[in-house]
Amino acid sequence: MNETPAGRPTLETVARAAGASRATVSRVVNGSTTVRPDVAESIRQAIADLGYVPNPAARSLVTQRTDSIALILPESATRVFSDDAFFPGVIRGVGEALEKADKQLVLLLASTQSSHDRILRYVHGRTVDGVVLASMHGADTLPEELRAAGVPVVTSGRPLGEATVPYIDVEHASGVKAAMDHLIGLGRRRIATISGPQDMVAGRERLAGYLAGLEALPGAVPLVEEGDFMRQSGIDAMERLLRRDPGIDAVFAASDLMADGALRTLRRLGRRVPADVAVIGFDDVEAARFTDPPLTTVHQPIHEIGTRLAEQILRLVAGEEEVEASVVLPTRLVVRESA
Amino acid sequence: MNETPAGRPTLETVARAAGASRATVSRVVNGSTTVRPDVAESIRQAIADLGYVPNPAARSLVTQRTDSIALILPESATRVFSDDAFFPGVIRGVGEALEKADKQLVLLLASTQSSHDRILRYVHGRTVDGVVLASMHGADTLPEELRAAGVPVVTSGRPLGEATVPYIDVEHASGVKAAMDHLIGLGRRRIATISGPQDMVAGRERLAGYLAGLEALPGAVPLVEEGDFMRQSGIDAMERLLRRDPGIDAVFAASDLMADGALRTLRRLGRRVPADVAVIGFDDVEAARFTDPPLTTVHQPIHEIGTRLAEQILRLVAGEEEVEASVVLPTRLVVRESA
DNA sequence: ATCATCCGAGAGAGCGCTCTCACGAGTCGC
DNA sequence: GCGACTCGTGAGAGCGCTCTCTCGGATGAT
Repeated sequence: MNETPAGRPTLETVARAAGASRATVSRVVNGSTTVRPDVAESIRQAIADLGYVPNPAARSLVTQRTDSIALILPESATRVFSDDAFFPGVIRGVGEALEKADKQLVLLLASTQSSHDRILRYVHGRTVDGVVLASMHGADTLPEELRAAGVPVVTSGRPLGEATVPYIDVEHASGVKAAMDHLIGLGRRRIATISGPQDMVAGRERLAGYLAGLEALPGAVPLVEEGDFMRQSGIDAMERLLRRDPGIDAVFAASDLMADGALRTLRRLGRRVPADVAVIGFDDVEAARFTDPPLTTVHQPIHEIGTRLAEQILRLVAGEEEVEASVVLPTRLVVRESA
Repeated sequence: MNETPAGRPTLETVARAAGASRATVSRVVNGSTTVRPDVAESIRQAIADLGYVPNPAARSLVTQRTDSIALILPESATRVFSDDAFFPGVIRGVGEALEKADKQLVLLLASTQSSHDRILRYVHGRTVDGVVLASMHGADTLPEELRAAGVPVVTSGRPLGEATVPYIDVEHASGVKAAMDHLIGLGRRRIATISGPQDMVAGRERLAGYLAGLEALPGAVPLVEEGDFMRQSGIDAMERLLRRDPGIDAVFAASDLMADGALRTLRRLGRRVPADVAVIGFDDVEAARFTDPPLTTVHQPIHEIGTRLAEQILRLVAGEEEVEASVVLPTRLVVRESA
């Protein structure tokens, strides 16, 4: 008398079908080697026949693991999400690495400030084993709160102030320095910059790189206008820059998008690039190859940032002790035609 | 003698602290109204004191719900993920709407074809209550397989062939028709198109719109070069088009990125836009406002596509019967300077 | 005062899984 | 040939929650 298994098959169903115990089936499912080959084989057969798939909720309940990792994009990050290619690139990197490790990616887009509590609640519920945080603003208390909650965290970008959680970042300053050296080597002497927001580490460090680079030019005065990494702010900042000093012969923009904006303003105001004004960006997003002229820029390994974030959080989740407090990836200047 | 609660507080812990039973605490947590106000209050107090957060795994185990929705981006979609602004925009829309409903967004990026099985396994495991699928290619068997697995599914974009699952799409053809009419109204007579891939509905329908629009021009012959929606393909297709017919006075590109590529080729070959050649794109991504000249394009409500996808899947998951088999959102022509 | 009614709250089963522990059978040493 | 091991397997507890069922007590009708 075959009992028709009502819904999805469970371990029990498989066990009965294979004439083994639940424990042994579990062993096979989880790849234990202590099961007699022929028994294992018949269990595998039963699993295939019945189309058995383990119930992750039941498993999580006992293992206290969920095999999923949250990627949190705070409001400040979602703002640039659909324009900038940075976060999509990072997400891809994270997703890819997690897929290899057979972990799930839970995306937490904090669209409003009120999401903050929701995120905390969510993480406290231990629905995820760890958190990758795209922390952007210095004032962000989330990393610390998460750490306090006892959840493994790794952030993208060094936090402002003291770093209390491991992070992945890139060599902002040295990359910018290389750009500045390139500009100076080209004979440029009036080098301005369109900086990023100064409440983000990326904004600050790229500005620091600009200032450091300028020191190679005795007597040169810094010429800074701040943007928000997006295109429109580059357009506007370039206008201000030119108004302040029409004799600018080079500009370093802290993002490719702003560099593109600057290119646009320069063209509109009749400046030739790079003949009159050389332009260098930062990021090396896909679009940088298609600006007019193609953008010389500081390349940062966006995809690798993602894979490294995933790698580190996986190690933390696995309980490894020797996880670096920080990983700083190299940047390099990609010379195209704008400088 | 206070027992120090070892790890996270459970329902039991709260129950003891509040002097109630597990069942009653559960009632309060889940907002049942049949609890005496003072009892409910003391339970709420205990919950706050202990920092109790329900364990979702335990809850899922009994409710058979997970309160999370998967967003699957097949390999073909991840390819354009970091360049095109379409998917990031959709993700934002979906994420936002799901957040409002207090559901989680699980992102499944299928980076390789082998991910197919993994996705199926995952969905079979019922780790998610429903699936939003960015189905792109006609050959994609995933929608059908998911439906067969008994999981609620809604796809972004009408599938090629018979639609077996509900979908959200936009009025491709009529939007393109409006673009064509605009071009013709401008007096253009040699109108070419850079089409999208013909194994995608979006590609096909936009081409159909072009062909339909051309009929208003007696004797006009279609002039089509195919691209893949990305920038480089627009650059290349435009070259081919010009080689085939140097007298082209307008071109409709099936994506903004390809339109931008076309703009680039036209500029390089000394054509003025829109004086010599008018250009219209499709999508109205952020970058369209910043091309040179600013791109006239067919706007599609990217963000709304996302929110609608979320809305529909939530209704399906909730077991509603009267869910539309399709929702087709309007498009409209946004006239800027390129045409 | 008696009984039916109703409402708030507790007891307890059970969701599907993992994992410890115990057990029986075979192997080995002396 | 007997105790000491080893090794594969099964029994059973228990993860934290929901939900049904039951029950005690208060209420209202008669």
